[in-house]
Amino acid sequence: MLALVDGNNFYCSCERVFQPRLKNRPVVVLSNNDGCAIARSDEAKALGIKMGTPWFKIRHLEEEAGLVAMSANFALYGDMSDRMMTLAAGLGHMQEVYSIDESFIDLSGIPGDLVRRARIIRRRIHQWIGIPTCIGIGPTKTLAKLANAIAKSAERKPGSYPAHHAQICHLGACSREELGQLLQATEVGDVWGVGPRIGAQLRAQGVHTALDLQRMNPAAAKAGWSVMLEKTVRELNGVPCIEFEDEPPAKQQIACTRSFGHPITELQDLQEAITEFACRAAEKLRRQNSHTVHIMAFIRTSPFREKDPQYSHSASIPLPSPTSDSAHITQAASAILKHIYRPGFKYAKAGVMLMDLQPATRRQLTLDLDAEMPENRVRLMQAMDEVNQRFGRGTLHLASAGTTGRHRAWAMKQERLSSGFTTDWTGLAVTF
DNA sequence: TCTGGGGTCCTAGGACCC
DNA sequence: TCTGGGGTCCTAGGACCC
Repeated sequence: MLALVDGNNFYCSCERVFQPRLKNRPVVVLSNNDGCAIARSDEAKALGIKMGTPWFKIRHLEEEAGLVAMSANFALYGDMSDRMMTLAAGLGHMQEVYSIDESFIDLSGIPGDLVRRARIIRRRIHQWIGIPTCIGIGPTKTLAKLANAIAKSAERKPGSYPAHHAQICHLGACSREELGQLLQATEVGDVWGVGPRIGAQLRAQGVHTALDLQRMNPAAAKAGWSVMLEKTVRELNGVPCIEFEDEPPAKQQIACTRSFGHPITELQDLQEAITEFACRAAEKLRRQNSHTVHIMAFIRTSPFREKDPQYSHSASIPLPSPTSDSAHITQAASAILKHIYRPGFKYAKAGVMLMDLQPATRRQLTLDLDAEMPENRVRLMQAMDEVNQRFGRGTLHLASAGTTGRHRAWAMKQERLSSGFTTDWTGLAVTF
């Protein structure tokens, strides 16, 4: 048996922990650049605000409905997530952290009443961290996901499902009949793994509910769609097909991409942005102890500014040898930028991607008489990471990322950022 | 004026090999 | 008249997830 512990409206809930004035009010958290809504409180959902709605389209609700918008504070959410995950892990003996606000817990062999156990953990997370959660339990990941969705719906929309499933729903404890009824009350598009595209195709074939999908022939699911959907059908029938991943596998690619706070036109500004993205990506790369051998960079104008001339281009180059050195990676990204840059456009976004990652322990020997001592470079990067870890991001950086004093034309817009309540001494909450 | 960022997996088709 | 069969690897694009 598996559980899925999931924070409700996670980013909004994190903001509410330290700003009680936000309770019982419609709240949204905005993406980078205060672009669009990426998290909504129940009250905001009730106003009809959809995931991903641009802020300028709902801004009028500030006045009209008391809507509060916050800039995304990912440092805070990451820290709150760590705390929540630690407590959630107590539910069973293995945990898979699936996203910033969700983790699967392996409950196999856990004796006693699982619902009671889940209730204790849920209460503890709420009491110690302040984050409300829902817990879904089922024999497969897909069913645990579904149970979680039912637990949330039953809480938020009374009448959608039987009230006793609110907050905690254990599908493994349901009778066959009851499971059938719950599946029938669930739209096929709400099943994990069924997106808008496949959902529409399924409905066109008369498959409207999770129950219809459960009863589908797995072979037909594979023939008509893919092995993915076949697995989903089997999982709905209680046959585990998606593995539990105790520890996260190393990433196969690492990206750092950003939209700019304002459109920029100059090569030097792009150069600074690309340098910063390359360095951040390199940092992530070193954190997972990998090397990259292939670098891609892109720049683009905004597709939403339809009247502006549009330009979007990317290129990639292989590196002479695997590396995680910020300077080498930046050099390559910078060379790509010079190659693809065209003057006369208003650039809105750029990014760097590191591909073909491999373990840093695999070493390719080359005969390069001009090469610097590689151990020295490794030590330099370690020192840089340690300094930045201790004194804050950007304390040590490459000069091409821009020097202090020079205006960062491409800086992100964050007009409604909350403090680093748990991540920064100067951001501690002092009064409530 | 104003529209996010970061991932994974699968599939089909082409190139290439013997 | 009649021109094989089987396999791998790579890539681009599509779909999904949060």
